[in-house]
Amino acid sequence: MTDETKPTDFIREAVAEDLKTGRFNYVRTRLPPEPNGYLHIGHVKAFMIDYLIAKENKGELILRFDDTNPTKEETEYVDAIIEDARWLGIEWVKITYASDYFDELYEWAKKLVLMGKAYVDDQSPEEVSANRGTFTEPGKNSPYRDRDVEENMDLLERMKNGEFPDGSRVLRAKIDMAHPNLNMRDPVMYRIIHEPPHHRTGSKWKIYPMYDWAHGQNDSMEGITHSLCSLEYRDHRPLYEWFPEQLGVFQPRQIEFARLNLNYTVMSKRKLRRLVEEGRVGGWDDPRMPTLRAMRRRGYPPEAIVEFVMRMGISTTATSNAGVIADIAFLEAVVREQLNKQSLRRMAVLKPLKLVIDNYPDELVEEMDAINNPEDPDAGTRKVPFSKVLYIEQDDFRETPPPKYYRLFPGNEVRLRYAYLVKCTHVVKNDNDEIVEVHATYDPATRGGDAPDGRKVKSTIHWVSASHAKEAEFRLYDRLFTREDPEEGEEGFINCLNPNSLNILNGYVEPLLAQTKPGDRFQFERQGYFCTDQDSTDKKPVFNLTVQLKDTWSKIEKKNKQ
RNA sequence: UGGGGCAUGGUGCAAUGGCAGCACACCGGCCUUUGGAGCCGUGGAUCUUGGUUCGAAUCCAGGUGCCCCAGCCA
Repeated sequence: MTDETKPTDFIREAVAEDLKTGRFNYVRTRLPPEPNGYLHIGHVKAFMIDYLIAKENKGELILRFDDTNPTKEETEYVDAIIEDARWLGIEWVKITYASDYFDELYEWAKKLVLMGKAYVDDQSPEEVSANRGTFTEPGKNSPYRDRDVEENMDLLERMKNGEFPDGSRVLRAKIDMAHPNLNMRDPVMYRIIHEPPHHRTGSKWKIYPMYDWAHGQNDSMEGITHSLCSLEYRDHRPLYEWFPEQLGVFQPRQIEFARLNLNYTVMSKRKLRRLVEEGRVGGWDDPRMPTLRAMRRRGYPPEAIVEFVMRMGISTTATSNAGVIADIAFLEAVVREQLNKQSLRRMAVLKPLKLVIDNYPDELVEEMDAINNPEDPDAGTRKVPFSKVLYIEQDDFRETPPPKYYRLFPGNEVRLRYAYLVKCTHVVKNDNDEIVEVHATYDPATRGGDAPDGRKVKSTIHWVSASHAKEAEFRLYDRLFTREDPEEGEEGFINCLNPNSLNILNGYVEPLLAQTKPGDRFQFERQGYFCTDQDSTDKKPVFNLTVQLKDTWSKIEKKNKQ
């Protein structure tokens, strides 16, 4: 990365400043996912920021699972998160768990109790809530707030030992019940949870730390210098700083930034889960989902996702509850940009229409040379069989052409890519007046696609040889929702599901594609980028549409209709 | 309503007191054996009012709008 393209933003500036002033003499960041769901595109921003800030400063990144609540977390998600993060290319020096520090954290809590800075509160959850006050009214001190240290120590120990039922008591920091920032009104540090067992510590613990207590202290214990998080934690920063101050331990710096979201999709775990559970999509890896596993299956290259997120930039813009909302069109543009450079070109006919070259010899088969990737000469060429009966795309023929239509129609000559110039002579229809065959004649002198007399055609169309082609299934995806902001309203997102978000087509691909394996990516010429799906069989490969090629004709057509 | 945060073309991000720029989208053109890619170009923005200043997107004051916080979630 050159100096000119070196990204700069308020976080990188802050980190550089900290190094310069000596506040820190190294950089260590942490990635703190809670293992309670699959990673989606929104997570990538935080992941990349943490990773790159560390990397750019020759520092370290620690992947630390924030597993402080056994009622929500599962090992299954730990594995999935690691897999997805690796796929993105993120590297860490070690994997840790908040639960690794439960013992030490408990010692620190006792220290706070001994200092008179924390107390066991016997109020019910309802009472705690009622006494917290409101935005405009201060809270009320708990009647148990001034318990003496011995009693607090005893009660805390017994909480830990499981002597009390869930919800009966909590450990709270003693700060200020009248504080204008609600997070400072004696925040809960530990709550009692007997069941279920924790995914790592089993039944050892009956009390579990809250986020505010665990996260910041874990940062401190791990020597994290910069704890980068999303905007909604801004109000927690005073508390984040209060604990280490009291404890006299290493003080990391928290910096907040705006989260990333995409339009035309939903990102909340609960809503995504509903889509899966109600069968609106095929699963968490359905290519229409915004999860990383779905994007992987759809064929998005990880580099493109990373590039997209980086180009979006970092800011503190807070104009929606979802953070910054990126236009899906921008993501697609970046994906196209990557794929254009990398993808092997192939020919595939999604909606077949038979084209018969009447003056082509019945039994002749010619091997045509086709370029694998015009953007990459090293990709070489391949042979594609050509014969008398072909399939072309239904969209590439019109009996009566609209204005500006350059493709095949009676009397018009077009080029069959890498093959010949052909001129349409007539069509054959069935009893329902539907076109079943298009007939044409070819010019034998134009083999390869160029006319010796120098005449030009306005269009080149793709094709496959009917007797050589391989049958294939194509899954065409469109945005999952019809509205830019489907999150609006509780039921709203279900009501604006796009009924055409999946369109399955059966057609043909050139014979070379018989050997494709899941994960292979191609550009099907003039159509889009596709990725071989895991549902493929030897008999019939399945291709997912990653993203369409830009389609100027469809714009013209749309305008024609207006 | 108390506290915290944010306002720059349609969207996202720059400009750190000195000509408001970049990307995507949109529109027009060139080129093309992908109506792809590439290339060229047009239009369009500093929330508002006042102040400081030779000069303000930037600094100050007021206003307006939007986002977050009243979990024993993270």
